[in-house]
Amino acid sequence: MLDALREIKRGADELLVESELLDRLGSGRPLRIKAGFDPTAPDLHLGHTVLLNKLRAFQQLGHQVIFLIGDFTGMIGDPTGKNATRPPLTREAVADNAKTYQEQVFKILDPDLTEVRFNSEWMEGLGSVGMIRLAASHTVARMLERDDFHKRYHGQQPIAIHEFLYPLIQGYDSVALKADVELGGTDQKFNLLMGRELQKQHGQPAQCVLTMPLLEGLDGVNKMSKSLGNYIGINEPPQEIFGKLMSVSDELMWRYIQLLSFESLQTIEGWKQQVAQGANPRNIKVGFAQEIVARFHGLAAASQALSDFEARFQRGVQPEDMPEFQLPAAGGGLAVPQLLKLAGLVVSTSDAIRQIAGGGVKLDGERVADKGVSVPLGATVVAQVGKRKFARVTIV
RNA sequence: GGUGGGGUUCCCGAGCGGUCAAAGGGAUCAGACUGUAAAUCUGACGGCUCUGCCUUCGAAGGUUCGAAUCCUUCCCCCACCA
Repeated sequence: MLDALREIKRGADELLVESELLDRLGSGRPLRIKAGFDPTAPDLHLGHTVLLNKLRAFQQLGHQVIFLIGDFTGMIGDPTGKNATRPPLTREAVADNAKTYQEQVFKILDPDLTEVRFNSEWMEGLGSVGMIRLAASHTVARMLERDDFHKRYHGQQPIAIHEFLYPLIQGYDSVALKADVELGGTDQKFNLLMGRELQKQHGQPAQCVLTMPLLEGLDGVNKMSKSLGNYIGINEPPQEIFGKLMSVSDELMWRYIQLLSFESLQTIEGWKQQVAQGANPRNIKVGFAQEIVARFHGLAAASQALSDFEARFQRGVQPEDMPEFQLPAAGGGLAVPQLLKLAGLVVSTSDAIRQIAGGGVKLDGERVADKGVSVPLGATVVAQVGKRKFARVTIV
């Protein structure tokens, strides 16, 4: 049981209340583990998987995971962490997103041990009387304790009344599902605790709350998010996932391993010791990157990604797969800056000219020294910008 | 509603009639060094048919040979007061 607790607490930010969880684990029955998902981000990245991994850990310990899709709340828009009111999603968009979501999460979760639920199931039946009763269960003052509401309120920014309903509904979901434990990001703490309150009011034992840290993105500073462009998407090609993981800094690597690897805590501790004794952290990183690629693309893809990577960056071999273009000649040939722009390797011809001047452009492996170079009609060349951007271009 | 201060290139932030595509920092990109790590160093960092041309300094007008800089109107933010 203590082993189970240790596994549950691995990488977690906070567990409330530990003694209560121990009691429940001691009961021997499978616990109901709830995690809610806003159907707004159909493309999952590794940051999202931190929570999913934890759910998986619960499954492996024999517990029942409830994957709750907030289709009803999605129509409100979660105010968490926002300093502005979010536009609500349409019913259709919510349904579409929810579907894409499910397709992706079962790369991590065991479908047989996962109960997928939608909170519209009980929320639509609640009715306006029920909703008002729910709203009556909490005070404005307590709502305003929540950090982001507090800031917005004192920062003279609007808070629409319906935004107060979000935490209440999320809490009520726990009542409806009789959750034993609810998981969420650290930013969800307030909402998770709301579940405890409401369960008590409904005569249920209060759920335990487990918060998971937000995974930093590739920059190591901001949390991983698509809009910041510092993410690794689980649907990205194996080579991309591998390459991006290899570019993670050594310090950040340990954080990624802690939150993303399925290796045992002992194994990870062993790695740290190896590095402390002088082993090259790169080798650990390779192993970890393979684990992650294998998780989403299979073992074969993982070893392929590694050999591609080594060929490309250690031996300088051009990749097999690259985008191909047929570009029209202009007066007997095509000037390199145009070519790079049309092939999408640079954002503008000005950028292309700068890259050439900076020595970052190669054609068939040969550095281009002069922006006036052009590729003749009929020729096929491999154009390269920097270390990772390639395209095969034929001039027609 | 009142008073004061602002809106500058991805972000922060200088500039306050010409020498401004606009200092400095951050982010980013490329080069060197490496383990496609970090750190460090170098360069670039609005667009184009690129020794030149075009578009940018909240928006629209105006003054001027010339405006990010001055004037008018409008929009939006922030602080304090109510």
